[in-house]
Amino acid sequence: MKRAAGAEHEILRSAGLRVTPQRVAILKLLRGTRAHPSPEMVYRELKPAYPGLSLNTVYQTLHALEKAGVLRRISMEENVYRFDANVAPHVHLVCRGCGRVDDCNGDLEPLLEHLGREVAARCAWDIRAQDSCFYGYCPGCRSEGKPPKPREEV
Amino acid sequence: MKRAAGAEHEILRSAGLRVTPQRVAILKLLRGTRAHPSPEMVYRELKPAYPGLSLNTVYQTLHALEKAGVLRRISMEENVYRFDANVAPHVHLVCRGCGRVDDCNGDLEPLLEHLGREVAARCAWDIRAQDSCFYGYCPGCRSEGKPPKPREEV
DNA sequence: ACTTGACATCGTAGCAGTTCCTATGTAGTA
DNA sequence: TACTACATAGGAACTGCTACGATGTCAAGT
Ligand SMILES: [Mn+2]
Ligand SMILES: [Mn+2]
Ligand SMILES: [Zn+2]
Ligand SMILES: [Zn+2]
Repeated sequence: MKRAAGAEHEILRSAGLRVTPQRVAILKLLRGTRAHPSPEMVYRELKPAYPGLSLNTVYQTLHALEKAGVLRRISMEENVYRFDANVAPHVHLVCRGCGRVDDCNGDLEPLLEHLGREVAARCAWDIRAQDSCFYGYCPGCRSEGKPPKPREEV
Repeated sequence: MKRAAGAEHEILRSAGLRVTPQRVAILKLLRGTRAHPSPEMVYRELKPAYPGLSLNTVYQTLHALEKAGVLRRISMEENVYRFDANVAPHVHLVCRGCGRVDDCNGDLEPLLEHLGREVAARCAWDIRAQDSCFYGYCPGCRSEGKPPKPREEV
């Protein structure tokens, strides 16, 4: 293999997108985090190093990268977009206390794919994407004395 | 069993909520539809029969019923709330063409519960709810010549 | 290296969905 | 029937996202 630096450059090029400092920075940030940042979070994170950066550019770049399949957009109860550079099948955990979004570790891909096949077999839809989110309280928020209510919906 | 009429009345009472015409109407609508309506849809649907109805009341009622566990709120790519009186485990299908939200028929509950157990076993979170959405094109939109792209994310 | 055109960025204005505020109204209890 | 805590209506305010137009810049081709 060759250099690791410049990976973002190549990803952008092979997606048919021009390489700009903003896009490289945004993509690098996404590929280097597990926080599933929202557009605002991306903006706040990069603004110090790129004072000229526009929030609008963040939105446009995230859109372009999503359309190219480099990123995926996930939706949750807060009605705020969050982005993920990991486009492989995995489950998301969303904390109702602090809002953090984690990946669920452990190989659940077989289960997710099985579920996908079952759904595709049961409906006449043209399925393009699938999203499994679990809501609750992360270890940090749980220890802060959140009410231990019973299980609700599924 | 007793009467079917007045079911909404009893549901509201046992949820500790006052019974008002607005609440009965909203709950009855939700319990009688499979469209997973948004607050706006509920409002537009009921406004003719209840000219004095306020959109704000729709929001507040939906919130109260969600908090009581009578309704569940589902989130999807459009960043618009949609509500469901069916709080039992089931998969949702979301059309990227027309925006409709369907339930996936066929008993997938065992699979969903299995997935839930696996997730709970793999993380230290206090899980309270779970949501599985599939995105694509419904039969109607599919026949209108949508582009047949390959499968993407999971 | 220079030119050049298509594409990207920026700032701002606009929009839609949701929440906040408060005066008025009403359900449920005694 | 009277009272009070809770619910409603209307509108203002807020938020995240998108549209628009002027300016800037990447990269292909000379
Ligand atoms: Mn993820
Ligand atoms: Mn449903
Ligand atoms: Zn938390
Ligand atoms: Zn459709």
